[in-house]
Amino acid sequence: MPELPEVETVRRGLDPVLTGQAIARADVRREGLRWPFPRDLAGRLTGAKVLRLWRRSKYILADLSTGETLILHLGMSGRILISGTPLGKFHHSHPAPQKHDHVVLDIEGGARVTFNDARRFGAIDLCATKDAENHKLIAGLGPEPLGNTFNESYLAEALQARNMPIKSALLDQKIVAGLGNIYVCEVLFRAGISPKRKAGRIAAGRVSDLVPIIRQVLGEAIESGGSSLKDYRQADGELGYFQHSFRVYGREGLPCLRPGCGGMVARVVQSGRSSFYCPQCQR
DNA sequence: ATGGGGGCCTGCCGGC
DNA sequence: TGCCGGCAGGCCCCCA
Repeated sequence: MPELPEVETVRRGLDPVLTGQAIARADVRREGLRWPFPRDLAGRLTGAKVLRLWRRSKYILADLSTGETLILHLGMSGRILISGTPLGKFHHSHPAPQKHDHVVLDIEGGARVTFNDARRFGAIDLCATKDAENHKLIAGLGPEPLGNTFNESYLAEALQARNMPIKSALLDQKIVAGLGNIYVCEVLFRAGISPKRKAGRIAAGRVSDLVPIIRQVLGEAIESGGSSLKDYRQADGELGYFQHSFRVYGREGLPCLRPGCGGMVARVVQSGRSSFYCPQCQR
């Protein structure tokens, strides 16, 4: 489920629990998720202190005192549960293990971080910290949408002459890293651009508008604590509420929310993913 | 090189 | 109640 705002929210919640702390014990309960786990994952985590917790696109990375970096991806259904912290519901106690709890980290001082992933599209890997940016999963990513290198001229160049629909282009992590199905729908709605329009066929001014709109949608979603991640929220005591701010996503058959539009939200399937949009005001 | 589709997994929900 | 199809916030890989 997680796109950039959800991953960033998870990272922020995890930061005070992990940064500066050592992993006392790692319980690795299966061989892998989408790919096999790296050799001796538990052994390489045990005793390591987390020096820095950062995010690149939808990946969470933990630089360790061992010189290695833990790379984490939540896939579609990955969730992180924090327990045993004063903030949590279960102060200094842990809930019973759940189905699909795959990796459990016991942190020095009593906190516990549990990685749960029903569909197992998630990923965990380790690499040398100095090579993290060049890791196979990271190296090909496009610019961070909230960073400086993502700007109007970059996006114009990236979309120029592209024959694919703008929906697919914005989902392409090589073009911009971190958007997923929900936020692309929301961005295109705010921009008034049809998801079916060819990326290379968007007027320059509208391409330029996309940049601040992308920043705005992601920024608002992060401020709202993302759109879901129930388990994590429960433990942390807070709720993500951006789902209440969706203007088109999931609104098939309902009236368009653009003032005065009067259209009705439609759903089309593009390369296997649902696109929600208003055919009346998104062109 | 580009763009599209299949496939990986489990869970949930609605209809019959 | 059970079964079945469709759907789900991702992304690699293969094919034309």
